[in-house]
Amino acid sequence: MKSTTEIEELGLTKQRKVVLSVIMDSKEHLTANEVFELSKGLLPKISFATVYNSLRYLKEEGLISEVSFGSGASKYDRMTDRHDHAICSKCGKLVDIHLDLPEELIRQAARHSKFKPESMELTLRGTCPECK
Amino acid sequence: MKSTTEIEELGLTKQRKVVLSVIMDSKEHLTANEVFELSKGLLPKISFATVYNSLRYLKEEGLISEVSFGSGASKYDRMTDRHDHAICSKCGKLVDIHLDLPEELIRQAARHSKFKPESMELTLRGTCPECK
DNA sequence: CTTAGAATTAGAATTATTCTAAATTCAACT
DNA sequence: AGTTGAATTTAGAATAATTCTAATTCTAAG
Repeated sequence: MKSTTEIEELGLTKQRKVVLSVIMDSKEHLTANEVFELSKGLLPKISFATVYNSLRYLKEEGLISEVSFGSGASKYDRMTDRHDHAICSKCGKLVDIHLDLPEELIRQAARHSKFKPESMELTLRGTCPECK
Repeated sequence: MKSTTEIEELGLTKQRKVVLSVIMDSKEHLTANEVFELSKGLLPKISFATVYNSLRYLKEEGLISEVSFGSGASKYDRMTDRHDHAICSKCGKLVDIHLDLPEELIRQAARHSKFKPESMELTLRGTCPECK
C-alpha cells in the first residue's frame, strides 16, 4: 500500500484524482459504471474512456484493486491491506474480510503451481446474513 | 462432485452432454466462445445461446465451475474436487492447484463475514514458470 | 514560448453475455 | 399412436461491458 507522499509523487491528473477519491470514499465495491456516474458528479465532463483508463492506471500503480467473479461487471475496491472476500451466492453481495493466511499455505501454493508468488487471496462463497 | 449415476439421472440433453464433454475433455480452462467452437465440431447446429444456457445449467448442477478474474471472458472448468487457482500476472495463464485449506481458516472467514460458508477458494497471483 | 508526449474526450467498435420469439423436442397422459 | 404442455433449442437481435480511435487539450521539459 502506497503512502500519501508516494501518491502525491505520482502527479495524478485531475480526472485520476477524482476517480481515486470516488473509490476511496465509497464503502461499497463499485463497478466501472458506478465510478463513472459518481465521478461525473464531481467532474461533469469526464468521459467513460477516461474512467477506464484511470482505473487501469490506478490499478497498475497499486492504488486500487479489481475484483471479478461469476458474471457481471468487474468491481473496484480501494487498496488497503491485503484482504480477502466473501461473496453471497444468493444475492451477489461482496464484502471484505481480513484473514491471516498462514505463510505455509502460500509456500504450498507456490510449490504446487511453480509460480513465483506475488499475492494470494481467498474467496469465501456462502450465504450472507440478509439472505440466511 | 456428482457420481456417474447421478449425472445420468439428470437426463442431460444432447447439447448439454456435448458441452459437458467438451469441458471434461479439455486440459485447459475454456471461455464460453471456445466451448461453443469445440461443441460445433461435435454438433454443428448448436447455437451460442444453448452453450450459455448449458453452461448455466451445468454450473447450477455443480458439474462445472466458472472462474473469472481481472478482465476478459469467464472461463469454465470441469468440476473435480475442491481446488484453487494460480494466475500469472504477466501472461494471464491460469492453472489449478490442490491445497488443503485448514478448517480453521474457513471458520475464521465465516466468523468475520457472518456468512454461512459453502465453499472457499484461494487464488495465488504470481509469475508462471514460462514468464519468470 | 515551443514542442513532444501523455492524457482526455466523444463516440464508434468490439467483445461478452443475455434476451426474444418461433420452432423443436420430450415426457406424461389419453 | 396422438395430444398437450413444459422445457429446450435455435437464430438472431439486444444489451452490457470494455476497448479503441482520432481529434483535441494539457503538461512538463527545453
